[in-house]
Amino acid sequence: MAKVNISDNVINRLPRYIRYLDSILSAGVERVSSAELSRRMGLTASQIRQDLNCFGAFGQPGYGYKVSELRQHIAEILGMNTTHTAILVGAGNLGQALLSNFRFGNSSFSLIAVFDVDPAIVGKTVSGIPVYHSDDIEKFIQGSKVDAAILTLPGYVANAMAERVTNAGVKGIWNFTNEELPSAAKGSIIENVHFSDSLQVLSYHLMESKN
Amino acid sequence: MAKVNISDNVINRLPRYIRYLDSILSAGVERVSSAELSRRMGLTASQIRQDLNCFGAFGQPGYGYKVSELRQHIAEILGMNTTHTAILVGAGNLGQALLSNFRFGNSSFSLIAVFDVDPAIVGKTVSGIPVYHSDDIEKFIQGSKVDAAILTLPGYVANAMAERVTNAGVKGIWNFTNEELPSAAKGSIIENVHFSDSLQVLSYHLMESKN
DNA sequence: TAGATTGTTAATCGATTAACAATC
DNA sequence: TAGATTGTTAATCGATTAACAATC
Repeated sequence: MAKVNISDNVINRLPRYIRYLDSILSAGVERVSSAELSRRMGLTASQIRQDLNCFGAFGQPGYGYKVSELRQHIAEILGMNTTHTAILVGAGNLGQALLSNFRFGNSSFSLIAVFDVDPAIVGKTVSGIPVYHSDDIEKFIQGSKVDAAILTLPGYVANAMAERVTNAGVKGIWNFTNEELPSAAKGSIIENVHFSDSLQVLSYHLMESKN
Repeated sequence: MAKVNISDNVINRLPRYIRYLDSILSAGVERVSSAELSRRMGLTASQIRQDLNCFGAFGQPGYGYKVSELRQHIAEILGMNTTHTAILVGAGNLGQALLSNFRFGNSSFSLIAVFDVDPAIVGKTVSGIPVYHSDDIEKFIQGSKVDAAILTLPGYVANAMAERVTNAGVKGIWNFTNEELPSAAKGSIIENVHFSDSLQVLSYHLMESKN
């Protein structure tokens, strides 16, 4: 189904479309034109139509797009109607915050296990998910299908862990450490959430605004 | 100092340069060529030279770049040697995780206050930072210079709060909510950390890898 | 039908890559 | 000096924007 060669720019915009469509959907709007969307989102109508037409023709000439239909199409493209299994590695502050804060139920990911090295937490559950010892992670991955690993562990062990989980068969990594993960790069999919990169970019723009 | 019209693509790569330079710096490497950096980072040497030359000529023909010098230049560009003051709004799980987890000491941001509405936490300190009631946020901003606000509060109050802090004089927002912040857009700088966008992109690539 | 808006091709713009003279 | 590698201009490539015939 997936067409080849769709640029990352396009993919990265899809979640924003979802966000806006959800917002006008909850406001009861049934249909929307690319011109109307472009006004709200600060893109050009042309770009929106180009983006969508990478995946198919979802609109009707002279009418526009059915909001709920379009939303459903994009959700499908993003795999939001598929279930991916995931494990979380590192149940420290950040890991626990993610577990209790992030609505995995609204995502396409099902969290099936947590791993940590702290004896005080191994064997318990966090937000209803069982916590196992990190030593057992390969065994677990080989026993259950695990699509993705969420890395919320200290940076200095991130690379080694990325290598371990990908060697054991995990396909994707959601990387919350401020590390590059080059050793895991062999064909695995890495999505980085680099807090400090983002903060440095904010810092740059603050500087710029002062000039 | 800031030259105009430097593309976001370039700015967004700068933190990565910092990361790699730090890594080879701590390995004791003193000099590096654009070719060597390009191999490590998976960019072209041309692109690296183009990126850097947006800001000045930091290298020596026939020699390359002094790692520590180049690192220092980029840090300067990113405002990492300036101090920005920041407040954090919303001391729930995510806010507290950020407070205890993220090394603000390594950043150019100095966190001077936390705001929340929970009486159980107002008046105390979290990670050494005093917590005030959100009602007093305008008063505080007007009394102290506040460059940026970190939003780690529930999504449904994010827009209203963004508007409040920018009206009170805050210039930048580090937005951890999964909300767009259109109402704060009038001239303020917004850096988004949209967890679910990132996860949806990971989901897309996982789908793609299965095709 | 007339008006609106799509899907899609063509034109433009900007970003990346290649090339090379300058120079350490 | 000869070799290496920069800074920078030119060429290429890709992404965005504009235009418009097709069509609901």
